[in-house]
Amino acid sequence: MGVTLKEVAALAGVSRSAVSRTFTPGASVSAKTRAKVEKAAKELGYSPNALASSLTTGRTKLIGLISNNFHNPIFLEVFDQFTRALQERGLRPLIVNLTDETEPANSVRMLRQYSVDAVIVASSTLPPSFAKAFHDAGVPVVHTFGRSATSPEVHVVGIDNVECGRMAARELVARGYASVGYLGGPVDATSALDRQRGFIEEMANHPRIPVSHSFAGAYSFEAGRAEMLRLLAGDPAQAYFCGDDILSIGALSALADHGLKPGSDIGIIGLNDMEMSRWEYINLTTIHQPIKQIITASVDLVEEMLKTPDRYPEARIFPCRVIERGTLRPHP
Amino acid sequence: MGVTLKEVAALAGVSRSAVSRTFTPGASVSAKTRAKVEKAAKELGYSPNALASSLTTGRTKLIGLISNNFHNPIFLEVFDQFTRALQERGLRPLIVNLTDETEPANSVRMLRQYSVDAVIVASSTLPPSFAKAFHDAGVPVVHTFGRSATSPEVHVVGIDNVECGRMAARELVARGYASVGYLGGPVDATSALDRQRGFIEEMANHPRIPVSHSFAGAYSFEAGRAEMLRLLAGDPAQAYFCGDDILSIGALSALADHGLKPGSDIGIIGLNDMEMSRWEYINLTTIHQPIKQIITASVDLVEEMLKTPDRYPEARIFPCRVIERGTLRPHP
DNA sequence: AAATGCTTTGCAACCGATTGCACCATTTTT
DNA sequence: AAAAATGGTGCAATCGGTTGCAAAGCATTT
Repeated sequence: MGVTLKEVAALAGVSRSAVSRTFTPGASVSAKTRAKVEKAAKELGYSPNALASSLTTGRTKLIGLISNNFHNPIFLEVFDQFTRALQERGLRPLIVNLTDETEPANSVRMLRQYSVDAVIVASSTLPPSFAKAFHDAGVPVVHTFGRSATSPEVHVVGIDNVECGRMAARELVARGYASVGYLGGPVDATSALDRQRGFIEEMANHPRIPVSHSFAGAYSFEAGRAEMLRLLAGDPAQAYFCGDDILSIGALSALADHGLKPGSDIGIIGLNDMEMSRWEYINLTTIHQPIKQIITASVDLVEEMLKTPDRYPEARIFPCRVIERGTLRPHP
Repeated sequence: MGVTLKEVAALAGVSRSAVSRTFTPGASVSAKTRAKVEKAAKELGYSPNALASSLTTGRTKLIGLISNNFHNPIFLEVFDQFTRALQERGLRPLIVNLTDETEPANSVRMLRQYSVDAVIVASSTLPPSFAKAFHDAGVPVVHTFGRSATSPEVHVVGIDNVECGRMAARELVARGYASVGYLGGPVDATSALDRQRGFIEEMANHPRIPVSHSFAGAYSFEAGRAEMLRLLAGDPAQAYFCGDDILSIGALSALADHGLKPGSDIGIIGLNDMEMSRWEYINLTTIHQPIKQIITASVDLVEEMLKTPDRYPEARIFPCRVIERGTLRPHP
């Protein structure tokens, strides 16, 4: 099927080593042989087989990209950024869709079969142990959108979810809501728990304001909508911190069912600031998470780990900020 | 780093061939040696290196998945389905993000370096020549969401876009709109042109109804919104066939700016029926494209091509149907 | 002109697997 | 009991590259 090194060597009248070196940056080849080889290669349409060379070099430039959230539109932005950032650096993403699997063993085995150079776990719902399984298997790993404190063995890039919880609480208090609620993502997701914790911490400073908590089954429109419908059937709070934009949008849809106007009747603040949140229909007040910076930092970290596999693990945490739109009443 | 076949062979006290055969389905190994090998393999945590074996077998089980639309939420559904369908069959997707590139040469070279077994081009905007470049390079290719007629060398899976154009026109006429328009995707996208063609064909049967045409710059919310704003600034038609749901949603947002109620003031019909179109905010009347079936068929076809590379190319076309929601006035 | 040092080149082993072939040990057939 | 068929095993070559090493080429120095 493909043209091989041997054929190029034969045509150019040099040894296979010479051809190999021509395509290896930094190897020692004279200008003369390089010219001969390049001519022959062009003539035959040769390009080196990355997989074969990986056998000896131990590098495939394949990066495992693992995620389990294919229902949150923010992840389309995430995939876009990741695939571009990786290919700009000459790395290739090998996607693993973890939708109905939480056991790392399978993914580890699979990605080791393909000798990926590193793995990016892009999920705020997988436990730290998931990423750690790759570390333990000797595969460099970055947990993007992960929790920073719990697993110091792996690199983490993301935001301070606890601080975001506090920020949301401060915002709701500042706008004078007399009762507030947290509507989080899956109850076993680290992000949902951390955001809740921050929310609770901050609200502890305002003991007169009642606080309620609930969790949606997933970070998805349907789950957010279902949970808000449940809340509305009881005695809802005046404003909610929804753990994520897509949950917020689901919640807004539930409000619409009840004829409630977001902002004035019930306040909603989200987290992520995805493209859709800007849409006029939605116009969601939310906490901006700097996706692009997070992803660039993740890929930077991956690249550095390729050079220094035993790099001391670190957390790269980016600050967030509130984006003012229409689903919270204005400051008094 | 990894455990190799040789080490397993040594521990089990058999030849390397025996180990290899134990992991090759259908190879001839006695129950006794198989047991010894499996015990040793388990003990060492061995799993075969897929890339090394690809050298001799010529199969990597790597499938290139190429797309250029990371701004249309429907593609999150598409990626979800593709990655799952592929991994269910033991194939691994290698993603190529083509956002700012239309020249196939780079992608072809890149994917050949990784010896992908086949390529799926998932795009309704890339020209047929793009997929054909892979065919010419000897790589089996399926063009999902492609145009069926123009490039008989490659397999195509998708819908009949011309027929969808006709269907939309029939629908608008049946509901008694007195002037209609087509608001298509990028003017160089095959899908946009085919849908327009069908629309024109059908409207030719109704010469009294004026028909207008325009094209958005991309299949994206912003492009749909911008184009509809432009139309509203002039003399808009009573109803539009928007070439895609995300364009429709952008258009709906433009209507909202002008205080126009979709359905009664201006009719909108989309195409795709993505998850979001069901949301109460949006409630878009649209033509359902059977994404899941299309993707399953695409992966089926890929799998068949792996067995029979010179398979006679075919087009698998799935019928679409109108989904009644709230953005067209009811039938009289 | 010989000695020295540096760059370039080819040989051959190796990366981790697969596989055609020959050989051997069992069964089965006669 | 001998002959034939069968199934299992290991040897060694191979896939498409890379790389340590030694020899060769060349220019510079003395």
